[in-house]
Amino acid sequence: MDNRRLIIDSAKKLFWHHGYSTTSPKQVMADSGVGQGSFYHHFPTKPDLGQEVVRENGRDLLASVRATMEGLPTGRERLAAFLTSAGDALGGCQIGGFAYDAGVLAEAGLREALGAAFTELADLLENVVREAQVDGSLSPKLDPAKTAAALLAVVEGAFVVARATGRQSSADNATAGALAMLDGNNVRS
Amino acid sequence: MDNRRLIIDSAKKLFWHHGYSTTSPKQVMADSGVGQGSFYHHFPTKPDLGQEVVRENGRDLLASVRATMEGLPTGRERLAAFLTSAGDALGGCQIGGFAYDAGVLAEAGLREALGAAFTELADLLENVVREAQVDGSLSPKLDPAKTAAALLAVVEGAFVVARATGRQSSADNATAGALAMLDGNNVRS
DNA sequence: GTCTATAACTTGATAGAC
DNA sequence: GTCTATCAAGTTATAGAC
Repeated sequence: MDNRRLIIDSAKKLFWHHGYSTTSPKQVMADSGVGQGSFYHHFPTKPDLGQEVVRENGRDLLASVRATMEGLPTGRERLAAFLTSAGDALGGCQIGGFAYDAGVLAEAGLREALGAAFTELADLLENVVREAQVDGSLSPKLDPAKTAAALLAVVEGAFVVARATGRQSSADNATAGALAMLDGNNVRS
Repeated sequence: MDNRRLIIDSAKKLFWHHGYSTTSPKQVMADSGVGQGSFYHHFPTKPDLGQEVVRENGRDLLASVRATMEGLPTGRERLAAFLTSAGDALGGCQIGGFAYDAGVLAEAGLREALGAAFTELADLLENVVREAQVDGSLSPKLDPAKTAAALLAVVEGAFVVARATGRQSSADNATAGALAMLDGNNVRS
């Protein structure tokens, strides 16, 4: 099981920085130090590896968002923490990078894993929006699902624009702008 | 010059739906009906073609955004039109798809063209935000650059999420949510 | 589980004739 | 400008021994 872990860890890193379709099994072998025979024993095809990586990335992302929000008293503060945590945008989102990859969308299992990761994250945010409306830190007039979708899109889009312009400030501006728009709907304002 | 145009038109379509790195010159030749000799005469390398496509897509996108906004009386309505026009999200953004492609970012000229396209779009939106604040349709408290960056990110992120989930509604929710957040900052509300 | 050898195919061109 | 032939390297595996 050790080599299997080494393969997944290398793949997570390489798929993240270099893309799924543009990373070959051979590159994963070289980075992980695992031989070809072992590689294909653990992952008979490349999509098998991709699916495992997307699933782990989804779990990691959800856990890190939860950790970022933990202990904050109001829903609005938890949403603000999510926006702010977008942080290191130039590397890109661990799952967002898969969405524009044709090689990912062509594989049913891979596509499904990706969709599930996004859906879970959107559901989590929607719950936090509802909590914010209950605790009075956010206007009850906002639709929870739509607001959550907008916040998720801002963060994903911030990664896209930052990569395209090569400037981290593009992402920081986007999340700061979204937070200001959200605060315009804060019942305390 | 005719074959050159056929090549560019095919490449625009294929890069859009299938990605830059995952589309080969051979596929462009097959789709356009242009032979190999002619292809490499017009575009000695693949990045040469990519750069031309990104530049044209940037111009097309800017023109279509301007057209969408044209004639609308207030800045806020022009911003709303931009958000709503995100429309057919499943195909993805014509330039957003290039941002996560490692093969694009590795080529200096291609990267520069992509950054320029996003910067021009952000600048256009920033001007509209200022106009909205002048005509009184948007709160003067919002930072124009950050608000414009947020709106651009919402639209780009909406494409990402819609592709990942396979559901157009993911994108529609995001843009609708953003519009509601923006309206919370409308001085008339 | 891991190794080395092999293979069929694709990629991104280049060469030289017309 | 366009054509056909060719090519070295890389991709995604499979085969069979240890």
